[in-house]
Parts: sequence; C-alpha cells; structure tokens
Amino acid sequence: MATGRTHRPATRSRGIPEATVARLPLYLRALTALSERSVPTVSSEELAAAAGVNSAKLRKDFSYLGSYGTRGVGYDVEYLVYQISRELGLTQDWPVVIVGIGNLGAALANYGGFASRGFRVAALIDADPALTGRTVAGIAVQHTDELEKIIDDNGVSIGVIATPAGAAQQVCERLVAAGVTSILNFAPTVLSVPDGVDVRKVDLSIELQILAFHEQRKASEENPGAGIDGSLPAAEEPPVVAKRAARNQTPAAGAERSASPDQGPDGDVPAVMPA
Amino acid sequence: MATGRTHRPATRSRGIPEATVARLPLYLRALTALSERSVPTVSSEELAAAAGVNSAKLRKDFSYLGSYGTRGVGYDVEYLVYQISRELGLTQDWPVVIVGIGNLGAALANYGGFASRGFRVAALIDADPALTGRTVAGIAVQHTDELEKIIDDNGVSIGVIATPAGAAQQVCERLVAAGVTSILNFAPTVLSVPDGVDVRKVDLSIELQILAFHEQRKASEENPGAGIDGSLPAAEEPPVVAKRAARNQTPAAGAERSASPDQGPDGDVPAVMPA
DNA sequence: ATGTCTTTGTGAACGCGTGCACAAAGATGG
DNA sequence: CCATCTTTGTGCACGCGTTCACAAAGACAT
Repeated sequence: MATGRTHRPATRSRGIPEATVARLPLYLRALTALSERSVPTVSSEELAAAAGVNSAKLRKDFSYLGSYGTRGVGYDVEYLVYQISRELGLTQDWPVVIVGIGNLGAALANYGGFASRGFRVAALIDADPALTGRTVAGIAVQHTDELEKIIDDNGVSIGVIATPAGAAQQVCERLVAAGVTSILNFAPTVLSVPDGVDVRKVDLSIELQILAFHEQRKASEENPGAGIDGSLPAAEEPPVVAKRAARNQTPAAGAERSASPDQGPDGDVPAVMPA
Repeated sequence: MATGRTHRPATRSRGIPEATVARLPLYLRALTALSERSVPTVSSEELAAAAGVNSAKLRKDFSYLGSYGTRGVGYDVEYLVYQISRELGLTQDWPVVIVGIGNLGAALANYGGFASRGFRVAALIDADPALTGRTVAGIAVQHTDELEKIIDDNGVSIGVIATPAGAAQQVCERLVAAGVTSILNFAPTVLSVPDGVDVRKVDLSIELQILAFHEQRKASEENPGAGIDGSLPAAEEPPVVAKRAARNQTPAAGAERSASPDQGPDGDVPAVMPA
C-alpha cells in the first residue's frame, strides 16, 4: 500500500475515518462497473464482494456518508456513484501537473484513468531541455523554469512527483511555494512539507520488500531450519559472534550474486524510476 | 499506501506486526544512505527523523527484531542494515517477472531500485506478438505462451502484473497455477487468489482520489459554504434532481485525448497503465 | 570505582478500525 | 392490513497500533 500521509491527527476529516476514505475509491470503481452494466441496485453483500471487502465494513463505511440504502433492497447504484463522487470531490475538475517525465512520468501521462475521474493533466514538466517541447500523451513537455507560472495559471493544487530521488525535495518545495497543497510522490524519498500540505507516497521498492518478507516466511514455514541461520528464535541472543560475522559480510548482500554491475558505488540509487 | 493484502489474520508473522514490516524498508533505505556516508552509528531520534517516523515507534519496531542497540550510543548502522535485510529476506535472490510491458511495465523494467535490493528481473512477458523479441531495459520480451515455462525454469515466486485491468485476473491465475505465491498488482482490479498467495496492490487512481478528498475538505474549510452544494450537511437529502444532473457531467473523459486506441468500448477503461 | 549523562527497550494507556450479531425498516405477498 | 422475509444500519467488544513516559543499561569522565 502506498503508504505515507504526513502529520495530521488522523480522523478529523469531518467525521469520515481515514480508513473509510481510502476505500471509497474502491467502492466507486465497483459501482461504476455496475452502472455500465445498467444494474439498478446492489446489496451490500454483492458490492462488498466486488470491491473485495467485508460487507459489514462496507455498510459501516456508507453509514458515515449518510443513510443511502433501502432496507430489504440495497443501494441505488447511480445515486451511490453520485454521492461517493461528491464526497471525494470528483464532481469538480482537478488540474494536475506531473513533474519528471522519465519512464514513469510518461506512463502516468498516458494513464487513461486520470481523465476518467475528474483529473486533468494540466502540464508535464521536466528539467531536461532535451525533452522540452516534445509531446507525451499529446501534451507538450515544459521546462522546470515555467513551473511556478504553470501552477499559477492553471490553479493547480495537486502535483505528482516522478523525478529521481535527488530532485524530489527541491521540486516539492517549489510546488508548495507555488501553491500546491497535495502531492503524490513516486520518488523514493521522505519529503518534508509544511503543515497543511498532504503527501501520499507510492513506492514500488517497498511493496516488493514486503512481499519478499512474507515469501521468506512462507518458505521457512514449510521447510523449517532451512533459513540462512536459525532465524526463527529471533528472540534469542544472536551473540556477539553473529554480530561480528555480520559486520563484514554484510554490506549490500547483493555483492556476491553480482549479476550485473548495476550501479557503481551508490547503493540507494534513486535511478530513473522510483515507484 | 499501496494497500491491499489478501486474507490472513494479520499479525501472525511470527511476532513481527504487519505495520512494522511495512516500515522496515523505510528504515533500510535511511540506513543505507547513512552507510554510504560512512556514518558508524545513529540514535533512534536521528534515524526516525530520516525515515519520517516517530522515534518511539522506531524503537518499538526494532525491539521486535531483537535488542540491536546500545544504550547511551545508538544503533550500529552496518549491523542494523544487515539485520533488517535478513529479516526482509533481502539477502537472497528474488527472481521476478513482469507481465504486461506497456508504458508502466517498461518503466518498472527500467527501475534501478529493483536490482539494488536482491530483486532481479528474470523476464518480461507480454501478450502482444509485436513486442515479443524486442528488448526493454536490456531484457528480451517473451510471449505469454512461455509464462509457465519461464516461471518454472527460473523458480520465480514473485510476479508483477502491469496489464490492463481486463487481463489481470487471468494472468494472475496463470501465475499462481505456475507457482507464483506473491503478486504485486498494478491493474485497477480486485484480484481473487487462493489462500497462501499474497497480493499487494498499487493504484494510482485511488491515491489521487484520496488526495482530492482532502483537498476538497481543505477548500471548504477556509471557504465554508462554497462547496458545489451544501456539502457539509451530507446527512441531508440531495434530492433526485442532483442525481440526474450528475449523470451526464460525469463519465469518462479520457475519450478525447485518444492517443492510442487502447481498448474500444469498455468504460472503466483499464487503459495501458493502471496504477 | 563511582557518578553522571545519554539513549535504549518496554509497560501501560489510549484510540482507531474491524467484525459480529441483531434490532429496526421497509418491501413484498396474501 | 397483516405476516413474512430481506437487507440495512449500528451498538458493542475485541485487537492492533501508536504514543507516552520511565526504568534499566551502558558509555564516559573523573
């Protein structure tokens, strides 16, 4: 899960719990699909299955929005689509800028899901003069120098950062200074922003690592003792020996495997695409 | 927050809470940066700041791994890097396949962060014969027909799905049948998988919608009553009229930009890149 | 050795989120 | 109009996760 909010005492959004807000888009997607099939109503059970959640949870979520269902029948699909869209603020137009038009930035620009839900790519911005003027997804790439003007002219309040990690914080500061108050960050860095600015982070590397953790656990479960070391009795004291041993073999485990001479020294290499 | 796990009673991973596991990669990144700067030790306070979390939380997280710190001093950077890497299973090689080499798939293939942490792109797979044979990021794209063989030959247990939504479930099933037990899903769909298979989801559209929600809230806070409608008194009845109104202003904008003839009718258009 | 000072590791309290289970609401049929 | 049946809306209890706050541990100086 793309994690990371920034500050904020959590539940404060006028009653609607953060966890519920995070699920609304899920419901909306399922409802949209039903709407396209001209299904008039759904029960919480059906919709929950389609969204991949528990029906009780779904009902409770909807209860925060109001009582939009009809007992014995279910929910009116169209009506619910409207209510959720409104609640999420999707009934208005949200101009968005994407900064950093590398592989990922281009992929985002081409993403159809953007426009389909109230979001409009107002501009693509990159620091590389070579890209300036070229068009991606039918939109001309503009130079970073124009950033402030673009934000201002289009009334942009949401920015997407798809730059290398090294440039992210600086870009972030310029966006914020120019008036952006919500940022979706794909760079593998912790952005620090002033209060009042929301940051959400999407980090592919982290997701993979979490998967690896569970994968490893699964493996050691069906084949105990196969772990590199005892692993399991982690509660024990892996005496100083281990500590020392670790000390020198450690760094960048990848060293031995050495498949490709990836990057030179830099291990945390921001690389071109973070996600 | 790339969200979405699938099933599983949560905390069961031999003591380490799920929330903690999700933060370990964050610590690891910060530690790696310190390691590169040859910093020998860090205090929980410093490291917490670098990772963007609360220091008490960080200490508690580490306490689940064991007592790796030294009171009065802090944590040994190298040692901690090793411990966390081991815990996450990053000391071993994880061959990964990416299915769906569109804009996003290509971006992922080019992502340097992959190789830098024990992950190795074993193969790129796509259903489009036009792509087969072409190389992306120095890796040849293979046809979907080879999927099972590739998984088997390389002992792949982690798969990345970057296909359009329509193909995701089917690809998922083939991956699972072939032996994959962890999936990172970028397609905007709910995947259903058998027990024992982990699924993590990354969905750009959802992240943006969550940002829009908060953005809208901010706007209506500093300018109450400016909302499209009363908004706040959501508990009220926004009669049928609104319902209709919403109907026709809403839908799929993406149609215009029409860059590529993605898919025809499908309204929830998976498009080329989901996330 | 002894004292002081820093920083960890954790017990305990609190709050959010989840899921159960059921009463109330309303549709539907006779 | 009444009975029955379906499905919502929610009170309640439980558990995970977060945070506070402090005692214990160890470094370091004297």
